[in-house]
Amino acid sequence: MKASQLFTKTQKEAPADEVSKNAQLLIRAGYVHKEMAGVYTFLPLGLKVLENINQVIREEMNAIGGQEMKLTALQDAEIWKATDRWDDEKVDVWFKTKLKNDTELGLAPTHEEPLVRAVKPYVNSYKDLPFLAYQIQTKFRNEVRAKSGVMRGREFLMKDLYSFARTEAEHEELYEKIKQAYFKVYTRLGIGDQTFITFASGGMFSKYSHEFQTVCDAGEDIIYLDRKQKIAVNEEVLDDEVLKSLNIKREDLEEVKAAEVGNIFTLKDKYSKPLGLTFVDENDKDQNVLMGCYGIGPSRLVGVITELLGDEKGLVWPVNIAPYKVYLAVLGQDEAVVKAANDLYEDLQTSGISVLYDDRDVRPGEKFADADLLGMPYRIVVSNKTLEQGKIEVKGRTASETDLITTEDFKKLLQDSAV
RNA sequence: CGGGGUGUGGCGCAGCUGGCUAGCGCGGGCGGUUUGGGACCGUCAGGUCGUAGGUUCGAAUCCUAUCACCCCGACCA
Repeated sequence: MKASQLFTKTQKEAPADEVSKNAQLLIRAGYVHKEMAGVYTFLPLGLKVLENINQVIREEMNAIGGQEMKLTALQDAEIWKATDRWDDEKVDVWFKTKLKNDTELGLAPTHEEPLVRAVKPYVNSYKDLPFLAYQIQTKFRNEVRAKSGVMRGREFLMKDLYSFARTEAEHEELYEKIKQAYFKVYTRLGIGDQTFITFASGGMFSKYSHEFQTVCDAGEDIIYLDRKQKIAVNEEVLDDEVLKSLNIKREDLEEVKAAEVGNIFTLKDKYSKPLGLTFVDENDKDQNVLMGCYGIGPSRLVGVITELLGDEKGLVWPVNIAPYKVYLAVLGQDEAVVKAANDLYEDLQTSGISVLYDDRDVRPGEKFADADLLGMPYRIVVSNKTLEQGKIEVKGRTASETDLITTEDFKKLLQDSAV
């Protein structure tokens, strides 16, 4: 992509009404546009990040046998009444609307009910189980107060996976497998070291659940972390009984702020029972399917990663999710230099390396500032200086020094850094 | 939902206390000088001041209502 063609531009100043670092940087860099409180449009660069995150998640879910589908955003009230989750007293984040004929509809804040109904026709016998189904979908939640930029919105993207098992043992096995897949996701997204499985409240689903919490000052949760055991407890459930059950000691715990980047629940028959999702077992007996649900918020992750990795100069993207691997800046308009840069742009792309090519006729300082703000993992400079040496100048986004190396060496470097 | 704050060109702000031709910076157009860390000079365009009422000869400035946004708290599948 040529920077001269990209319709978004960077801004020096952040909007006054955004306080969170993620919103400030993402808006300044032209990754997102705020539509209204808690509602953000993803612009081309932002969408690339979001899609890259989705792809990582998708690959890990597929790897454990997840089958992707896509449920609807519009919801039929009837199915939610069956589980007593339509009433505003029970679920207070509903956005509700109506058909022309006054039939009530809702915008899905989560998807257990419609999913159960959708899979029901296909689940009859024990032979049809187990399986995992998931989607990456927009969720709508009428939060009383949106905040923290893209980290807590009223409209946001969520990957939600659901497990369907015959027995508790089978459910446990799936649950564990999915938990491991989640760790892989966070590692690939570059926040694995700061992300901890956290014992938490089960909310409306059950007494307890597991959250994945990324240690981050902008987070909304307080967790108590045992770094040695790599396990944490959310303050909302911290008591002696819980500590004992997890075999951790209070004095080993460190209090930290964290952002929830995933939450997994054991549902048992909470939804299958009222909605009649049953199967016939080997002994001809009807049984309720045992479910679990597992969420990750890709749009929130964009914010968390920004909060965690962004610095005073701008965004910093891990190689795996950066919109482009390389920010190529050509300095000056000398014919030979421009030609060398054009050739390099073609060469890198042919080698499968995505490049944002800053071909604009602006001063070097502006290109460097934009390179930092936009946060691509590598910045390459082509100028008279580098041309004389027959090399290219390479700088990692967070590095303080530049290196003069050959194009071939750079390609090798990128290969080695791929996770 | 309780408390606090803010709405003035695309963005950041001044002007409002003590009413009466709406100003600055960034960004944008044009011309020129520049070219390794957001350059400089000149010039031009762009707002009727969130919205609706009211007071007044006269309102961005005062009053009322309303909408939106932000922060703290409560809430959070």
